Amino acid sequence: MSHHDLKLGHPSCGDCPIRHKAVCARCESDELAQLDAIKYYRSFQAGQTVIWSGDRMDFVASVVTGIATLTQTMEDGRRQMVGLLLPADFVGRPGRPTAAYDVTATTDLVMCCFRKKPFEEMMAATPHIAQRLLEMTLDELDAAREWMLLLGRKTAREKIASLLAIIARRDASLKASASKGGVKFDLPLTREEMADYLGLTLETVSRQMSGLKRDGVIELEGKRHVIVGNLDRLLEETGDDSDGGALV
Amino acid sequence: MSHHDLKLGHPSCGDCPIRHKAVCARCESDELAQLDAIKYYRSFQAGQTVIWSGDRMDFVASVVTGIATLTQTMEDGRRQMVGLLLPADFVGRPGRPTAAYDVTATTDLVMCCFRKKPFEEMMAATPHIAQRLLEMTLDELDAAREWMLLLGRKTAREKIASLLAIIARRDASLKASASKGGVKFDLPLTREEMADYLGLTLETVSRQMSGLKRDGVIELEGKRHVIVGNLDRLLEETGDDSDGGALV
DNA sequence: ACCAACCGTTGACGCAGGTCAAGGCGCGCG
DNA sequence: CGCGCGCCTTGACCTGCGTCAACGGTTGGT
Repeated sequence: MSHHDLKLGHPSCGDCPIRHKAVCARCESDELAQLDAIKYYRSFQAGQTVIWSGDRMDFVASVVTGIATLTQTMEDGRRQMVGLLLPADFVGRPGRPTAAYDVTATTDLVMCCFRKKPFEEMMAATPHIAQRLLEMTLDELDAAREWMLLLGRKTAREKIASLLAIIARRDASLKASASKGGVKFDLPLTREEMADYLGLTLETVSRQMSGLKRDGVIELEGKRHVIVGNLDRLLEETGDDSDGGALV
Repeated sequence: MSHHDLKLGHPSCGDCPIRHKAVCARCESDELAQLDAIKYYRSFQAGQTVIWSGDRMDFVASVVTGIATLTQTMEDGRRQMVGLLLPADFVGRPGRPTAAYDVTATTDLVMCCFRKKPFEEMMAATPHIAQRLLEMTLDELDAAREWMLLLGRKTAREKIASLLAIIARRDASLKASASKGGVKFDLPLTREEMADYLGLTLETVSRQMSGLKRDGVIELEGKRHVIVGNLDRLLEETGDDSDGGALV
């Protein structure tokens, strides 16, 4: 909890990496200027807690770079991750005074925060923001429901494969790296975080990772770097509909 | 699939039971009139399918009375319920052409449907609708995340208790029936539907119901009627924070 | 009246994944 | 350099829940 929670300056929205994907995606330049007036950047080190569930939260924010997680904890310590926040994702709920989940930086993290009160006022006055937020929330709801299927019905191996597939796909689309079939990436999560995400124990995660490696579905370089030789092979292991990426 | 899918007339919004909770909650009377022009009622029998995942869907809708479910199915038949739709809940996603989930009526069901195209146009022009939909979607997202904790981390007994608690609470608040401690209600779901909701098998559901009964947490009258003598006792079994209903 | 379909319960058994425990690797720090 | 610590792996064992199977009650159709 050392105070490495820097408040940074005021980079302009023009060259913001998430300009066209975040809540502000549809804003016109005058609207951006308004947002600019109520925004500030904060950055966090990997492992730092952004906010605890139940704490007063007087901002909402977009993830600019890095990855954060939303987790819920039961009294006896059982933990379940309920959201993985990637760049452009939105944190916080307009109209709610406190945080509903623990928010933690799993990598170094930069967030673009908006003071809540003025943000709420802007939302009421600026349909572009509310529209975009609705769209993003609907996407998150879909993702949450897909995750419910995973948590409720998939086997440990399918869970791991699904998580790897999600990360692989994101990296593939992001970096346009994959030469049809060969994808490599670094896992942004520890085994324990993976376990919390998947509703497993870290031992089971470790065993299943070893299993997928033994069966040639993935290769490992060190603990974190994953090489997927054949993405289709990995997708088969997820238990999902095999149509994978339609040819559209 | 017999054709008991009646299209009903055009009851007025004025005396609609969900008038103040559904997407239209914030609409002024002129806006209601517009909605009225694009709406139609449909009713379904218990057990009927409203729409299959992947089917073209040219309406969105509110549940007026009855209960519907959203479920996802894997190729091999594993099923997970991902949403329970109660009166006032919204079905369908503006901007998406097909249904993402199977929608099924678990009780007799009446829905207020809006033709999708004009509804989308209205949404763009009527902030009241988009605002309300955002609010409802955020609530659903919260519910989905709570459900993720249940699916990922709770034991079978805790899952059953949580489901009963949700239904008990809803009925208690709805009917203001409970004289501090005594709640009774009919389960709107079969054992199999409960299993699909909770990520269990129907046998496990049955056993845990018997277990809760044996331990005096609930009483059963027939298969479906549940009597909760001591709600706090039930809440203890859910594994959730014990603060239950705060004294505010 | 009978039968079939549906829903629910219960028992016996097996296994996937949790639990407990030991140990390995890499890294920063005294 | 050696030590401790965080992260990961692996093994042995245990158990909660799934699977398979039998059976009872209720309802509706012929």
